[in-house]
Amino acid sequence: MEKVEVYRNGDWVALLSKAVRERKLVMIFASMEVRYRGRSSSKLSMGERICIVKPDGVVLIHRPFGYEPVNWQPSGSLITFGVKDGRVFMKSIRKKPHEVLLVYFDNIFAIVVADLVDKGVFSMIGDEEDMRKAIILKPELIEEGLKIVEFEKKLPPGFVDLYALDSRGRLVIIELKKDIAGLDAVIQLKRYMDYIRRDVPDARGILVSPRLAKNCLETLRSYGLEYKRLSLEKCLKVLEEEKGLTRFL
Amino acid sequence: MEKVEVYRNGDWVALLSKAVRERKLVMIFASMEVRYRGRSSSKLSMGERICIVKPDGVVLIHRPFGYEPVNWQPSGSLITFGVKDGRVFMKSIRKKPHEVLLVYFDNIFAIVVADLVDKGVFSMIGDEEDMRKAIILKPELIEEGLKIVEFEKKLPPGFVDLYALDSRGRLVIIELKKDIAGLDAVIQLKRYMDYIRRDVPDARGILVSPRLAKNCLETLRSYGLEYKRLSLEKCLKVLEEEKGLTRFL
DNA sequence: CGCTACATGTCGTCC
DNA sequence: GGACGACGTGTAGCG
Repeated sequence: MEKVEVYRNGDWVALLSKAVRERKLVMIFASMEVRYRGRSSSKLSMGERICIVKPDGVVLIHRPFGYEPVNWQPSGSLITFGVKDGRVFMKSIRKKPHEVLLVYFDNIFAIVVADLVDKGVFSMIGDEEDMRKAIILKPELIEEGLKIVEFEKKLPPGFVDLYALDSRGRLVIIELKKDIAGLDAVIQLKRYMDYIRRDVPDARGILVSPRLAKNCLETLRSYGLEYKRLSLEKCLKVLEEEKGLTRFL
Repeated sequence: MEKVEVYRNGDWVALLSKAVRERKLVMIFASMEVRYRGRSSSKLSMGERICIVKPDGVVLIHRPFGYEPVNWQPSGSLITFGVKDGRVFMKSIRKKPHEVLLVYFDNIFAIVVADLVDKGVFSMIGDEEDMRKAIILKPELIEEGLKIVEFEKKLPPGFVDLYALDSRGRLVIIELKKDIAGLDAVIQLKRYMDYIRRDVPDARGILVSPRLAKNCLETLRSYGLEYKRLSLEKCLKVLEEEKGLTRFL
């Protein structure tokens, strides 16, 4: 039994059913027609594509171009194969929301069945979470004398990223963006502030991000809010230093 | 020359370089290690996966589970192959933002090279656009006496889905959601209203969607905004009827 | 399971 | 090229 098996002909339905039942990774190189019905409806006329079926029920139809699958079904979908009017088809059903994906194969060039084992560990550095961690470790990244009081705090208008007190004891609300902050971020912060300033009129609101979209600074200022530039790299460096420290402890 | 060619051994770098240069679709079944550096950074330790390279420069690394590629590079990335320390590697570079994807192959089980032609037409029915079309055709879907004045109108805070006048001549701003409308939708509408009510204090704001998330109705009301339930199906029916009509004309 | 916010989101579209 | 919003967004985290 090879890691990767290739079939150029055979009883397709039997072959595919067996491969899926045995939880193999299946790739079908073929000309096909695709229909989807569920949250919306779509139709893709005949063309040569790849249909990928993963052991966990994921289905991906990839055209020979583009990043996104043109049609798909997420993990957990129920997959069956059959023949109708002399054509092999695949049906994949998702329970909730109820969605059906139908693939009609016309000319199957090859089917590749693989049995891959992947226990690799994926780790990512540099998301908003890391930015928050760095600021909690070293609030001076924002300004001297800042003390973080709480984070991810739920308020009626939504979640506040960081809740702090400045050197003069004033409440500070911090909204983080790991990327360019746009109007949406400004407005998000303003909403928190509108709510908080009813009780704490002198509360400060600071938007923190590597960059601010054009015209946003004026809007921010007009709302009586502040901006603090902070790059992801600087945050990562702080985390790295901290790691270095803890290694000593 | 077959549609789909399979290689089990050979000069991998030469083979891969040629296939990519000739704008073929390439799939590499192998154990690999992946590193990404750009907007964030990630590391994926050794494991068996598929690396897909499309003719347009798209790169997708798919694990044997999950809907999403664990690592990727979008269309237009520059792809090269090489050997380092006896291991074949692939480097894919995106210009802006600058991002680098590095794949180190350990054990290559098979490489599949395909030359797919896909001129199929993809069409979708039942998106927000269809909802808007239906309401423009039949404003009674929202309420009697409504007249649509404009759609997709640009305002400083963003785009307004529909701009209308009610039976009493008051300005009505309509925000559409094809799915459950959540807090974000409520806030989006409020943003427009804050802007518009400065000039037209009695303007009405209506959020239209098949369903509203819990607790959102109160928030909506507190902002002096309204809600109108409207299903996608009803909209599609209206469009279908209209199509029937135009067929007669 | 519903709700919320993030994402290397990607993608179209308008300016 | 930047800004903005939709997407069958998917996914993780929390109640």
